[in-house]
Amino acid sequence: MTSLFALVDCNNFFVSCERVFDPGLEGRPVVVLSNNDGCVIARSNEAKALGLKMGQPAFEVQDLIQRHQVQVFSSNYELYGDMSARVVETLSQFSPNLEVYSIDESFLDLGNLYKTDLQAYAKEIKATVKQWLGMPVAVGVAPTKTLAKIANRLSKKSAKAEGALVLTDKRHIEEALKRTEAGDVWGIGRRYARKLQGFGVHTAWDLRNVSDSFARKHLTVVGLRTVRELRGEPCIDLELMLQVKKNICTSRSFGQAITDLEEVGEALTTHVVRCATKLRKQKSRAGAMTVFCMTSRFAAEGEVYSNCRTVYFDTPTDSEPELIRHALKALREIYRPGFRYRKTGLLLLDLVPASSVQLSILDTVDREKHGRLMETLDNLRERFGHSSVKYAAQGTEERWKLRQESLSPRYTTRLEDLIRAR
DNA sequence: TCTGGGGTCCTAGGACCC
DNA sequence: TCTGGGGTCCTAGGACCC
Repeated sequence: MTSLFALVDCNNFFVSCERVFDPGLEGRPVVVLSNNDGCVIARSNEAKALGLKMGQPAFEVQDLIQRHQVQVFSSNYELYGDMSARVVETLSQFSPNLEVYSIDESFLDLGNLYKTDLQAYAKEIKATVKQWLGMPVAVGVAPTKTLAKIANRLSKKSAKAEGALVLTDKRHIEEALKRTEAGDVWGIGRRYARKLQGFGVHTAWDLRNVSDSFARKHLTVVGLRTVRELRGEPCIDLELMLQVKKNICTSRSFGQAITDLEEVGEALTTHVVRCATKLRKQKSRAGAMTVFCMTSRFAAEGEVYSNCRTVYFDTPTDSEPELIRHALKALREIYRPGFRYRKTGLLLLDLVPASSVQLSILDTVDREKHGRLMETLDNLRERFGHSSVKYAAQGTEERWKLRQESLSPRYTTRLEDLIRAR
């Protein structure tokens, strides 16, 4: 074997972030809710044991939460994002080649470390992150990313592995695949799992043994790669560079239903600002924008409405005044009075590098002036916070604001939220 | 009453061209 | 009467991920 990957993922990441700063939560059931305190999106092991499910609506589990005194938190992405960056920094000690796969997972290229004691190395990674940051992680090591995912998963289930499992031995891999359901393989979702069931493919081992043509036919080329990875053939490379996004989306549900066009527009304007900020951060400009607004999907029949409108720009842009103007115009076109809106947002599409924008002779915008304005705003917001400078169109009442009833302090990024010791 | 948000990739099929 | 064949581009929809 020539390749070797480690997948390091943080256990119950959002819950663990809360616990780092409030050790009293150790050993107790804890959950973190999605934006707007809508669904359960992270659970401590104790909360899992109570039967709280991932993605379950919070109101459905109110009783359970009260009865067992489950500690509840609103999402605190400022805290989680910062903790995530610290974990990545710590992990980069262990390999020069690292892919940040998600907020709580990284792949490490262990390239030619076959000669080292991998088990000891995996344990050392785990111990270091725990010691430096108080963050519990699990480590899976294997010759492909897909197998590393499986190793990681099993490391949490096996008492013997204690959160660090190496899968390089052929017989160990076979055993691991036989103990893993096909639907738990990375890249096999609910739909494919059900389809595979119909063909008698139940375990990861069954999936490993299907023919290439079967995989290609029923799971597309993506699934074929997965099957090959299960056999130990690396097909999915490490992505070292932060990928430039091809689309950028910003949307939020409202804390309460909104009926007024003006107010929906205020929320949308705020989303445009956030989205355009992300756009400029990766030095892109957008050639098009889709604006949408909708009621709750769960509203009664006749009260459900959802629509979108796409606008194409003559010249790709990153200018907020321009984007806001187009967004509000599109919103006016799709807004229908009489509905109780729950959500609005936008996608920026057809992104191109800012450096390669072709100027149009029909252009009526003073791009240089807008550019200087955007730079100034970015600097101000960076320094004084995101809402330090606002457009009049964003309004001041913010009745649409998220519900966040149980937000913890931003311990690591706000001076006023620093933890106090006596 | 209350149900998250942000992405990627692939394929099939239609439009269009010569 | 007999109504081609091959290629590209675009989009909507479906699948997946965290």
